[in-house]
Amino acid sequence: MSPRNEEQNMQIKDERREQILSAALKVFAKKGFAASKISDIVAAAGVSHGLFYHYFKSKEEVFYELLKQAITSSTQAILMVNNMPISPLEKVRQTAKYILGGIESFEDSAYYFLIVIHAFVMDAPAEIKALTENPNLQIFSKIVRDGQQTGEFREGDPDGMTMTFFAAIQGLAMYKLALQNFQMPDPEILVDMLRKA
Amino acid sequence: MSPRNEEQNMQIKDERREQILSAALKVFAKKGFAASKISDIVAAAGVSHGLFYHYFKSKEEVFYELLKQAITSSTQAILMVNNMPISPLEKVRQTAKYILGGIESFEDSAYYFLIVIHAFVMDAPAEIKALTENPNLQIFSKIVRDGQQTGEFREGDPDGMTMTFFAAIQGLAMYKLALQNFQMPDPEILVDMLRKA
DNA sequence: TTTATTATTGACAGACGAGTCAATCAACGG
DNA sequence: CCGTTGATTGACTCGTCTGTCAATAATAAA
Repeated sequence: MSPRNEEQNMQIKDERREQILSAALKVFAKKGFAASKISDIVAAAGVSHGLFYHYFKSKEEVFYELLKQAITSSTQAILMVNNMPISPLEKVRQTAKYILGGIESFEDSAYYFLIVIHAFVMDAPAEIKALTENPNLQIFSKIVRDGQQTGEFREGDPDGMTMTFFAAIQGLAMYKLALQNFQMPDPEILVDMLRKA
Repeated sequence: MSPRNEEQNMQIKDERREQILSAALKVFAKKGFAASKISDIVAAAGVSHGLFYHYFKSKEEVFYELLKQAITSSTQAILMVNNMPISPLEKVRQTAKYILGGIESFEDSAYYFLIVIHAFVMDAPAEIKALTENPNLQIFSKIVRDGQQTGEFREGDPDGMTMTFFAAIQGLAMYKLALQNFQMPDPEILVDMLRKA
């Protein structure tokens, strides 16, 4: 009855989707949403123009999808660090090392940070802006409060401190992808933003 | 001979140019270069489509112009602080207070920072990238080295520390314009990135 | 080998936006 | 009040990009 069995079709579908998403991640990160053409993405993915629309409804849908991936993957990373049996200071240190290391080695995380940046500066509908208000910040904010209680961290608004921490990381990710030969700084600099003097 | 005298024409010319540039600054900051339409800019400026091209050669030219303004104005600010007869630590503190204050109060500086961000993530020709490698960083890097010699600042690569400092500021400017009700943090957080523990 | 089903292609339509240009308006010197 | 000059306008052109669609290729079951 069926020419290819369902399982095989699923596998092809997943592969192609992944192929297109991976190419789109790099293109969007480099050029931003508006400047990225479908032709750029399909060329990078090595598929035809029509196939893009076979797997995705629109350019927007792909961007949303990548943005969601960016949020969830970074949330998982934070959760992992947060569940370690270590002090708040050490949690922050591990977070900084982990993220900066990922960006330094040009893993996908570097591109994901750029996607988030583009989403931020995109004049997007509220739907997208809502995605950027991820739970990471709340988890991290809690870590900061804990660190303030143990006396490891400086006084001040935990949310503001959290935002500044991630602002620095996003800025560094931007530099990394924009400037060739940019070397990521010592993660300890970020730790010291929060540490008590 | 001349219907309007030269002086008056010059004045009108300057006014219109300024009007268009000011509108373009906000539009570019909010939407980025590619997503900004001429119709957005002229609507914000309250002039006609044709007049835009009477005063500027292209959309690109306006963006370049704004980017150059962003660089020169920030360079002047840094130079001003650098010439004060104060310690390196205090120079950094003044810089942080000055910049964060400007962004907080939604002066043009906030929008200029966004322009620089867009230039960074724009996949622009080398010509533009070159503009973003401004002398600010060298001046600030010198301040950091001085502070390391006096023992006020932590050890480490001065350039990396400088980049991280400005990365944080650019990230914060991004948050400020993207998120309503975002309040800028205490500038002292930025100072502590550099200060010796 | 045939057939059914789905992946895959590229030509096409429709929309939209940058930049042009001929026409109009405004203002001042004469 | 007239004429000249330059500011100002908006309709138009032309290229490009997104999304559609009918046709083709591939593959595994029958």
